[in-house]
Amino acid sequence: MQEIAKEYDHRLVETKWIERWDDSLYYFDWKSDKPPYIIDTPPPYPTGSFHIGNALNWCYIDFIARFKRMQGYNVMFPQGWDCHGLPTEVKVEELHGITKNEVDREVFRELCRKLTSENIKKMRETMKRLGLSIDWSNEYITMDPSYYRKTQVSFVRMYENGLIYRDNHPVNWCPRCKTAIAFAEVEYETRETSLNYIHFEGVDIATTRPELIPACVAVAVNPEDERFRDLIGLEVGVPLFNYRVPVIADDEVDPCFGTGIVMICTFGDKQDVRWWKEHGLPLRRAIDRDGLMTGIAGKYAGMEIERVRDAIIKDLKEEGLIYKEERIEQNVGVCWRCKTPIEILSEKQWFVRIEHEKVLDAAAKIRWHPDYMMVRLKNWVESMEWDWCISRQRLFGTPIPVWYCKRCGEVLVATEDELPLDPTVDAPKRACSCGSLEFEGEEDVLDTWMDSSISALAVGGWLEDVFIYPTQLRPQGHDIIRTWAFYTILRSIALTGMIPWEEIVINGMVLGEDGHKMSKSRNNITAPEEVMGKYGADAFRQWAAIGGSTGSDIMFRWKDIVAASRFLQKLWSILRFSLIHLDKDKAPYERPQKLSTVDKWLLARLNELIESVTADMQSYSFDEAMKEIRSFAWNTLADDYIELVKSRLYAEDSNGRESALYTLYTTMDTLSRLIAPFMPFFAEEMHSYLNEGSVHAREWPRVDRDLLDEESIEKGELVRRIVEAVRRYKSENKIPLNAPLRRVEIYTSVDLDLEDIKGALKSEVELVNPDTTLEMKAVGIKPRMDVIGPTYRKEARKVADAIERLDPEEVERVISDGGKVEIEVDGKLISLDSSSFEIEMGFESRGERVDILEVSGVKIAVMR
RNA sequence: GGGCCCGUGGUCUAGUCGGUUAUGACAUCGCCUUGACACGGCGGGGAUCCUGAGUUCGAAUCUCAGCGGGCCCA
Repeated sequence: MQEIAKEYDHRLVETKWIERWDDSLYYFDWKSDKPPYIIDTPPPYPTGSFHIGNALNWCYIDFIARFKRMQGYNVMFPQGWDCHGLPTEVKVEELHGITKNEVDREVFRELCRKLTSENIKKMRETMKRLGLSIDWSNEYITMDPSYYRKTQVSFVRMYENGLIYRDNHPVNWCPRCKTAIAFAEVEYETRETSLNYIHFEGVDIATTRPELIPACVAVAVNPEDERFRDLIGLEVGVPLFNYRVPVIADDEVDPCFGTGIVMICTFGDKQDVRWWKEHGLPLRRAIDRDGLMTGIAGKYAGMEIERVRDAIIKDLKEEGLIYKEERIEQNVGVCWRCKTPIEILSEKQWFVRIEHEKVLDAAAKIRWHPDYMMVRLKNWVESMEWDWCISRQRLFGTPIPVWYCKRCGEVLVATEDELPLDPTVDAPKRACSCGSLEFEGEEDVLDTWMDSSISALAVGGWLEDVFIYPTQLRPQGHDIIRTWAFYTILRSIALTGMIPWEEIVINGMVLGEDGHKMSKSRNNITAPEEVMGKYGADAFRQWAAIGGSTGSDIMFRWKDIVAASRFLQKLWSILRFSLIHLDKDKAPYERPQKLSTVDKWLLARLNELIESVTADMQSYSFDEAMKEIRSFAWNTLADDYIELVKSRLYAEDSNGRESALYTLYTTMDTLSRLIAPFMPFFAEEMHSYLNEGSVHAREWPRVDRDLLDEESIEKGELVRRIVEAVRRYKSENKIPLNAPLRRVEIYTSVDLDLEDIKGALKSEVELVNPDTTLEMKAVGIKPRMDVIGPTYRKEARKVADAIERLDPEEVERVISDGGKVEIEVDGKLISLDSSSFEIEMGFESRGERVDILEVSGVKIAVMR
């Protein structure tokens, strides 16, 4: 007998195991014979705090990792850090009160690296506190040379295969950040703006961007538009700038918008780019990299966009060229980081070629959970019109390993053996084909997705001695399907011709208690640390599992956390009870020759649980798995089984006791393993009282088909339901639950073992042949007020009282003989038929009054 | 404007390739301090399965339309 505290102290238990656990238990074995199970963990951006959305994602990963490990896989749950990016640059500028151009490039980068390292350290703490079984021997940090060498190699190889090129091409440009950005970095906001109706020479157009008039290269009309059919092919004059542009026809022009004639400039929006390409229009570059007007804008040259807008509108008005203005709502593309409206500029940049079909083919070979998530990727890929711009005009990023010859301008791309390198520091070890040895290093760096989109390759051991590929699983949120999932598939196909992962499991976003996605601006954030501090990691993890089905957005709710912590207390009480009877030193308990009915029933239920939880884990239905475990432990084990076998467990030295001990031990040991993926701390604590070693090194329970027999389930279920029915009977009749009944008779031919029923009911219980007929007898008579009331009005009360005074047996005899019952009220005789009352029938057994209950077609007679 | 998802007791949620009495949690009401648990036990009440039409012997589930919400994108 092992005494344990009455209350479960999550703080004590979780702290203890964090200290004791040996991380090497979770190391991937590169030389193992076991089947590999490699997880391509998302590398988070090191902001310094591991938020609840990450935590949900990582809980899912940990459930899978622990489950697969127990199932005998060689599991790798690595951890990466996606370091590069603008937020860190901005933060460093803020912290040190500098701008990046004020200090030396290398000094600035060092500050970024330092901040990143500090942030990683903080986030690791939260991850450890959560009880994640991360393989820290396979951690990667994208800013480390060992990692960005791989990024650079991937660049070189894709360049050599013609999949990366440098060209003039329209790019999304943030004038504030002064860098090109990818579509994935463009956000859209609805803003109000004015639509200006302007007289061009010959036509009237409407535009929201009058500042782009100097970039106008054509005007367009819809070919179906009768009003302008004759204009097509002619030239019209551009106001203020005095040059002429053609009128072209295109189906995409909406005749209902503005005047039905639109101005095409290079570039106002994406549609301009399409028209520009399609119609082979010239390029007029009116805005430069700094967001200032170029020489082409004449007297407006050097002015900022907003100011030139006002100036042009003013000048047009003075000349009477604006004849109407309308306020309209417009969706404006803005920089995801600083919310500045983006411009589309034609820039010489580096691009990755997008091969739509190859990406889609690969995506179709991956198993998606839930499956409809693939549709999101498909729609995204199909809507992509431009290649992926991968150069960024930033400092903290993986250097693009390229030089330009100062004499002839030729591009010299580094060779793999030169990597890693920074072309602004390192010079090439060879001459240009023109013979020159003087080069200028590329100053731009790579988009950070170039780093993180080779995560699958990196964790699989690409460019190392052992390369295991594809990986088995990518777990990630649905918000980054169009970025991380897409880029990873693209790169994996480009670099290896293989898919990056066999399966992808998608998690939803975490919503705050107000039902909206958690965000700083909504002020509805809850930090995982706060939850774990109050209720522990095991409670937090249960919320993650049970909050909703995988893939759907789930709401954070404190009451779910409280419910989870109550479950821990319940399990603890069950353990506490078990330990009164079980002894670790006597384990393993032998299975006795004969198991009692209720024991066989519990073991069958346990095996059903193993079967369904295993299936749930395999289909990522963590919510279902947790619910089944909770329901089993709380209802089946605690409320039903333990109550049924208590008397046997306390009885001394009987076969029945041995059978119960074996059953209880087996169940508790199995349960500790089933909860291990979800509640690693509690599971370990529980296991430590039952068995040697770590529960996380145990095997996942297997279904024992011999114990899954229908007969045991039916018999046990009958016992359970009989006890339940008698309890309900007591409750309904206000009899205290522990008060004994004089006798309980069960009318069945099923050979039931009565010991547990007797123990649970604390009453004499007998089996009776079901053919025995019970004597029926009228025991009560109840007036029907709905009939008596309308008939006798004021006298109804008296009539009712008189009916109740009648002898039920007498009434029953009269009525069944077809007669009427006579009563006397205030001296008057009243004769009643059977519609005025109900006769209650009761039963008698051996001359004693009994109540009859029925479960599953079996009658139970109860004698009070 | 497009795509995807969702709409189930007071609240949140499971179930959705058609089939008895619709799952669970929290809340609520009544009874009970029964040899581990009052953070507990036993029992109860509570649902137009968003609306309408269609398919069908049968619809929460399939189809169409509408209304409402969310996410991603243009």
